[in-house]
Amino acid sequence: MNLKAERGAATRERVLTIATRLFAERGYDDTSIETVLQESGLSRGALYHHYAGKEALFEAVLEATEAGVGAKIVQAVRGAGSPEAALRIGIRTWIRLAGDPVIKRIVLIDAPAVLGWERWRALEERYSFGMLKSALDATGTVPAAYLDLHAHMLLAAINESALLVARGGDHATVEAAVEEFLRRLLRTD
Amino acid sequence: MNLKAERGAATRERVLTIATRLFAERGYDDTSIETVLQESGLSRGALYHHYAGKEALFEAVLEATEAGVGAKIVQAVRGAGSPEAALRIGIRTWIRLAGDPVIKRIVLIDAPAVLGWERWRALEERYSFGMLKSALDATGTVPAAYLDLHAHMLLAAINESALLVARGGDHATVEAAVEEFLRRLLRTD
DNA sequence: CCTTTTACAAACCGACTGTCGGTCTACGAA
DNA sequence: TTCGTAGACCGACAGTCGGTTTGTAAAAGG
Repeated sequence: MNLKAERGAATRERVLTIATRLFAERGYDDTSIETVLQESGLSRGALYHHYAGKEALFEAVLEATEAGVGAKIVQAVRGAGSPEAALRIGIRTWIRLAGDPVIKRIVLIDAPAVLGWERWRALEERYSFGMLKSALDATGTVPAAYLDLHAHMLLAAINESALLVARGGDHATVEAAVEEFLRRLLRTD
Repeated sequence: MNLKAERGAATRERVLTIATRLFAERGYDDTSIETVLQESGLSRGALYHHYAGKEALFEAVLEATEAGVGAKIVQAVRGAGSPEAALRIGIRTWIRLAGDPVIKRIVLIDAPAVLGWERWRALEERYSFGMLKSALDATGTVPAAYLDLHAHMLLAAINESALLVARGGDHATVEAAVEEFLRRLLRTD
């Protein structure tokens, strides 16, 4: 059981790559399974053998994308001097990554609508939100009672600014504004 | 040109009401035009006479919903003592309104995916965002260079907390957390 | 009174998603 | 080596849905 399993895995990955591109370029609704089949040269039956349906395919794409982003952020943060520094570096990295139309469209725009907010949130918990929350906690500037909520709000604010960059906003200005936003939030007096 | 115009307007409003309910209950994708036709007792031709398509129908629903929300917030804010007070009252009102599943699903979840982020943002500019930005400006606590960006981030943060309330989060806790979030943001020293 | 415009109806079209019976081939046991 | 099984893959088909087109009745307007 090796050649078969490998072939299957290769097929899944091929479909995943193509679907990722299409979902990012046209959005979920305007991407037809038909097109995925054509571009991958696969048959209907084969695709539905590997993925339960269009929604499941999207979820797989989303999962892979989030995992990639998570890995890059972890790498960027590695070796940060302080919790605050880690937070800043992580946020800046995330904003830059979200400038990628693939991430913008799939993760930030379509995901909540396609999966429903509940499932989307559960998935976020395992990736960006989870990381942000622990990083925020480590700074020790947010009361425990508000940690979860403030982490949510901060992530939403960051994602919004990432979308603004992706839309063509000036990189430097946005990052400076986010820095200031963060500075005000973390300040204890 | 009176009897006919009235009939048309009445039909449009009837469809709008039914469509609003369906979009809120099932989401955009899982709401079929077919269902709207059945529940309204209208024919295909009639619906497409009044609305250019499914997306246009959704946009009309969204527009009406946002207008309603805007009016309620304006009313709530009326007579606030200071810019800060107006900001706080407006935000609290918005959070409570967004607890309504209709608003949650239509305005916050589906709208960006259906209309595309650009058009969604343009529409928001005319409603919640526009109001928030001018209210924030009036407090005089945010440098002009960052006003637009901080207004965006703040709105995103507020919307997120509204979603958390809608999901079943504790009302009072969320509102307290938002108050604290806002307090930190507006603090100048 | 006659033309135009408007509201509405119904048949129809093309595209799409998901299903189902079936084929082929690698793999492991006899 | 043989043979049964399971997983990869195929393609036809059914059902649904969004949107179009053609047609009708009646109100509006000159």
